[in-house]
Amino acid sequence: MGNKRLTVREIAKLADVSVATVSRVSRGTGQVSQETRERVLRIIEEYGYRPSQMGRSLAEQRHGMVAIVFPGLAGPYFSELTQGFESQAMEAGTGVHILVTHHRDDADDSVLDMASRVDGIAIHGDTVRTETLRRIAAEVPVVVLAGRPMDGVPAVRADNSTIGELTRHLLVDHGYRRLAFVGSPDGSPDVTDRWEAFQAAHKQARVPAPRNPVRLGLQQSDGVRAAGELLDGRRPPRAVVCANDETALGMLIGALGRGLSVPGDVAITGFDDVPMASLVQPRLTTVRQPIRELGATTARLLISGLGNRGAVMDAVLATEPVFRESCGCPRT
Amino acid sequence: MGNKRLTVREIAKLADVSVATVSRVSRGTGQVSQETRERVLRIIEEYGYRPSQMGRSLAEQRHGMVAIVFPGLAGPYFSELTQGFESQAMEAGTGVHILVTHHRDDADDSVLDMASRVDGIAIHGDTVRTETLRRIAAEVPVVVLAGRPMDGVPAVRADNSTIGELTRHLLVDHGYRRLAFVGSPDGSPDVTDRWEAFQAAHKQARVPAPRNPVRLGLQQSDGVRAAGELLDGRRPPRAVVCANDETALGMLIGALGRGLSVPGDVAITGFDDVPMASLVQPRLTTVRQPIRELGATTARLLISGLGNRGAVMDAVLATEPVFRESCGCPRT
DNA sequence: TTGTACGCGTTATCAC
DNA sequence: GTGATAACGCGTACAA
Repeated sequence: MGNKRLTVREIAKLADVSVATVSRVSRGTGQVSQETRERVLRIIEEYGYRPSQMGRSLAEQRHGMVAIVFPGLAGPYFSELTQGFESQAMEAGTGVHILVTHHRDDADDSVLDMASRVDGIAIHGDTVRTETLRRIAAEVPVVVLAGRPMDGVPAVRADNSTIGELTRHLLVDHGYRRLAFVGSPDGSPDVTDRWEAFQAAHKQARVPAPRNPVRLGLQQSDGVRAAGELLDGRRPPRAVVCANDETALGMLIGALGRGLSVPGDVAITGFDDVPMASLVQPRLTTVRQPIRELGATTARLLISGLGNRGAVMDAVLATEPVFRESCGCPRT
Repeated sequence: MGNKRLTVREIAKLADVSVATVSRVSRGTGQVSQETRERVLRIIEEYGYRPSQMGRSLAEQRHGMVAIVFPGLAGPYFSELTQGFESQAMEAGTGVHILVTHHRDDADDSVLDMASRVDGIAIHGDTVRTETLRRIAAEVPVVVLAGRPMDGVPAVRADNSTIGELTRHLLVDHGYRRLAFVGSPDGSPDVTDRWEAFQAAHKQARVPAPRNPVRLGLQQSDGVRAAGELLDGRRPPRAVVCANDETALGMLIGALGRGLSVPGDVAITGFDDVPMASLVQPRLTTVRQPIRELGATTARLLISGLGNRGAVMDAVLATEPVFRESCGCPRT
């Protein structure tokens, strides 16, 4: 194992042909006689020759590879997003490089390094600073995923305003007062949008909104922690609007674990409509977001945009509220 | 944006020096006069020059990049694993390429393609077929992560036998009969080991083990489904040993959602000890696995082993049972 | 200290 | 149908 790989030249010598012919055979391009082709193919097979990617990309001036940058990858959200992205990349014969920043300090360097290894980069939310985004965009095509377009960098995102409908539903249809919002607006553009839609809905319903959101992460464990913060206080909220389903699920688990009734004592809503949302008891009222399609659209935009610039600059995908029982609606 | 990037030659011309000097400056290697260095540095800065990775790796005969291959990335497990892996890779100045197969048919091709883009590959469980693993190992150094060593390919894994202790605890200490196991042994080596340890513990306690495991995936939603299969039947199990925490959590949610008492009606155990395990009510009895260390060890072995072969062949990391309340133990 | 020239592995353009 | 040979961008002996 670990044998040094053979090069075109060596294969050419072994098959007694020129490197050009080996290349033609291995790429299946150009004209090669039946006999020669078979001979070369046999040698290639025998020695397990595979053209070096670095040699190839140097010659072709492309990597056949795009990258997608995430802040982290816990939860089903990123998994779905990746699958949507990869499905389209694959269709275009392009590889996908996943880069996770984990909110590290040197994340920007990693992303800049990526820029010289791929033909295009999709960057999620605000994983990198604006300044870095600009520098990267100067080197390779970039698409912002789940964030706002900027300086000629196109974006693909979901319509977050629908969480306003959910909020209105809680305030008006159910008549709840004292709502809480769980999520850090400074953490991601998506959460910023959702927090703003939450506030806007309050304004429209002429109900005072809470001054601050419960600033926590987007994982289930954060939802459980939020339950601790909100439900153990002396004036617990009547309903909790969570920035995503994971925190809503954590919140639900925390509430039930305290012996509270959901939605009787506290109503809970989420965002995403992940599989678990319809599997828990009570089922989760949420906003359905086409996560997979979000990834797919991003990949298409990125890959097609590699050549022609100035197409779509801001693709906003539609979302829809899904009313189940965790908000207080009867089971249908 | 999208400006074609400058090459060493162009920078050299602009700074009025040779390409060698530019290279020396940008790499910080060799001897360059203070004055020249500053001049070149200024030009590099001004034009935002960054050496092309493909040119560099072609010249250096290395990529400065290793890959880690996963079957999927839902749940906190892969997130932790990745962070451990990346922390070590980073320390060695190596980039990390994450490849997710999603159990696709053409996954093996993707992995083979990776082989010519990186200096080494860590492959999780059995994401690829044995035959493919062999071919890859013939091209680049490979380490199996959470699987068995094979044909000179080293492995890093956790001690799965501890789930036997947990099973014994349920059978002997608590005296439970009719246990069920949730997880697909054919899905991954880890689950195979755990299923076998589960069976072995039964044998040792002279209690008949169930003939078959509940063959489902490793996500929370699978746990909820397992709850449906097991708890709605006419002879529900007294205790359920789940292959990981995610399914155990799903199981717990499913049980509680049915109005059952845990551990009163049914005891539940997991594997991993993820953060949620100690946050739910009742807290989850499980096996603690050093996930992050698993990733870190793999990276170290892979990167150090790039040069010297024949070091560690099978690193088995210790695990420990964590008894909480979901198995029936009193809260301590 | 600096510059020239070659090699890395591949593809593509010409001649033949 | 096939073979030389020139790119591609960089690092680095070797020469100056």
